[in-house]
Amino acid sequence: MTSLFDNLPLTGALAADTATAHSAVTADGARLPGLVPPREDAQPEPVRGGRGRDAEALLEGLNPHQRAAVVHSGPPLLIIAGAGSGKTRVLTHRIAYLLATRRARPGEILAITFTNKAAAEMRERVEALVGPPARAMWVSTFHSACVRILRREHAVLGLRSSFSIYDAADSLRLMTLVCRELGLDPKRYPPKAFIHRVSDLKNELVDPDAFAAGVGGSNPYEENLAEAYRMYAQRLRQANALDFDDLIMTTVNLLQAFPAVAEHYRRRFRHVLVDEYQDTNHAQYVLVRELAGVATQAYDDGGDSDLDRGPAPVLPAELTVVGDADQSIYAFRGATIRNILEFEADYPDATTILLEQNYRSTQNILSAANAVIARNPDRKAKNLWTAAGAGPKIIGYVADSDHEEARFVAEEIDRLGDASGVRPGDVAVFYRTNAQSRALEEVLIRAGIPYKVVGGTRFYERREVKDAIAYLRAIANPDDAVNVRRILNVPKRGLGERSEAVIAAYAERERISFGAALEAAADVPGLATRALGIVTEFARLLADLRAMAAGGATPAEVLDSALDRSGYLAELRASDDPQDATRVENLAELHAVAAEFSEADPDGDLGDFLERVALVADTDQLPDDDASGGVVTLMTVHTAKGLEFPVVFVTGLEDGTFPHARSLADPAELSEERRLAYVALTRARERLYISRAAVRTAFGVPHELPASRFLDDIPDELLDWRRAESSMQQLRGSWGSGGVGSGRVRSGATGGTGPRTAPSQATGATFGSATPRADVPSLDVGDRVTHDAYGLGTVVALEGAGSSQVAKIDFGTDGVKRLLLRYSPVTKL
DNA sequence: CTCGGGGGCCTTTTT
DNA sequence: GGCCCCCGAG
Repeated sequence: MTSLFDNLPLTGALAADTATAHSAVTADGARLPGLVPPREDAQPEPVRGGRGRDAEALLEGLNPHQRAAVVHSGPPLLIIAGAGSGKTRVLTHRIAYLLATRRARPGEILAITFTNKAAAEMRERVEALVGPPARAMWVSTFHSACVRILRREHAVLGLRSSFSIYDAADSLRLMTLVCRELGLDPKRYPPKAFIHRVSDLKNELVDPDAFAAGVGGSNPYEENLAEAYRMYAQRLRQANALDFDDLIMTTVNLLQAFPAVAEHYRRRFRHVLVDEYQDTNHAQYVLVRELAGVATQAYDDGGDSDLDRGPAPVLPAELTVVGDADQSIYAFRGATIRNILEFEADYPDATTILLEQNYRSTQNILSAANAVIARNPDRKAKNLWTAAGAGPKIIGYVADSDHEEARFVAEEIDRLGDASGVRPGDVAVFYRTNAQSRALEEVLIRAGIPYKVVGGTRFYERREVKDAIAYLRAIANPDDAVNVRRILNVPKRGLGERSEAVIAAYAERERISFGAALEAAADVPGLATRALGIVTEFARLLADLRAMAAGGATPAEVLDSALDRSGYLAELRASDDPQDATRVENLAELHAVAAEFSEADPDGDLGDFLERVALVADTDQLPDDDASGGVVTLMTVHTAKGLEFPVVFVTGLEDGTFPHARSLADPAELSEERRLAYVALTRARERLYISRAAVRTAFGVPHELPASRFLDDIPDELLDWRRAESSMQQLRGSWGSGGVGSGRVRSGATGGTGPRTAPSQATGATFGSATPRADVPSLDVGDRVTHDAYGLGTVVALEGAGSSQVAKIDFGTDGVKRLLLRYSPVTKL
């Protein structure tokens, strides 16, 4: 699966716009997801042995445990697959084996993966093994599978098939509208917090009524939340829209409320396979049970339907789940590790197979990862081993600043290329938070190393792309209030908040959708004549575009027309803001994506296109292997899950960065950070680098951060410190022992305090919450000082006093800096 | 109604 | 350092 954009060069914006490196990189078309239309169920074709293989050949080269997992038959199967243990191979071979032995027809297989990218890969690999008939399989994410089911069964639920799917930003916007309407103070009741709670509730399958019933009368916060949840759900329904959590929850509701529907899918999917089971949430857990037909309770459909044909019992499907509790890193979005830990309790006759041999990494890398994860309490013991050799030691580096850290990474990539023939495409750089990519990008650009950022500000989250999509959504689904309102005055037509409010109020009163109210603008009281004219014209624009879409125009054509006739494109073109030029490019790329979609699937209509756009994340556009040497991949550790690279840099190993400051207080969250570190380390095949910065700039303010506690857990003998101390530490050390500047470089073998910073008052400090240093140094002009990043300097001027005092300090070659003393790592000499 | 400037807040991580 | 919201002026 290649995208049209795969080989586009970086645009000029990348070089020109370093100040907004995130957006600039996004302008690189190579990051666009290639949209490939869904493969609708094909007629089951007989499975041939594909390439002449017979079933037995599928077992070649597998170890006994893997083999057992592939051939297993009957009771539910739990595969505990350690990092790098070949679980993807096992899963694909298992599916191929089921097909080759005719235990399953392709149409009977439902395989759930974590990302669309993983789904596409799995499909390709199975097809490579057994041939193209495999296309009748359903291989997709939970969300895509649910959308397919919901689109088929929409009528049962009273949904129109054109329903919109709201992403996180859409949902937040809707919640914001709801909270405003309820008159809630956004300070005390932030919509963001509400939407998060609502998401949790939906993951727990708690509907607004049930939640309201459980809220006592004494807690205003919870009461307001209950009210907001109710109205939010109602608004979604009115808009004929589902948010991301609804996709799962509604599907579960569908299966539970309509036994005939459930039975249909149970008859169909005789084999259900779920990858990354440790990251499923409760709703997904229930969904799996429903689909696999292992229900334990009798369902009541209210006795109303003729759908209920008195189901004959359907035998449960064969259920296979694969996962690794040590790699559970999505608790923050509702994933519950219990699902995998309790699998044997949930399915008493389950078989469990452990895959503990690692085929990915060298022993040094594995030992380090094992040492880190071993410190997690309440963990089922598991020890990965490898037959590969020890490999090179892990290389550590302590930089003075985040910028210096980036410089080390860039230099090392360069050096590896010269010395060991490592190609950029072999290298990945990981970090805990997206914001950390900035320093890395700046340095890599300057060093001329080609790179790609995966994640971060996504293409589909860019304002102009969202605007364009909003037009398409508004066209496809007239009731989609959020999106109609988004574009009501975009581009500026002279319709303000007041007009919008009047129309919204009218819609509310007449119990019609916002879109319908636009059509009836003439009847809306209080709408100024001028506004009426504008609204009428806008309504006509939408109506024309809808007619166009209904008349069989392709999504690309509709998009074209919408951007043109709305004047959106003209406004961008007329602007002299260089950012707007990038926006035009992005829209051109969106157009190309739409065109490609139609090319691949001539029957795909606007709704199909929007469905793809809603569900395809940018992370699905991970770098493909390519022969040209590829590019360095930058991404968060979360995004790195499931991937592997010959060379891996894990950066920002500081307490407060990784583990993240927000997790330090909570043991459960700290455990998740540790699992995250485990995931990071185990991505490396041959070479692993770990680094930290003594001073990291967050929110424009430098902070001194101690070494990550995870560094302490890695045995010394696995590590080769290229630089074990910051300049500051070297300086401090030299005061004690004499001998200026002879810092402990490459001193990994010495025992003593090791690489970790001597604990300072900064330990556990949360950056970002304005935590000033307690000891603001009192300085005078002429004082000699030392700064963690800039080194020695002389105070040349002072402004203000006390906690707001700013000093101008001359650092010689580093120049004169203005520093807010309260936040600066400055020490008086 | 739009635009520009100032202030407050922010950052986990994402299907 | 950057984004978003609010406010006041045109």
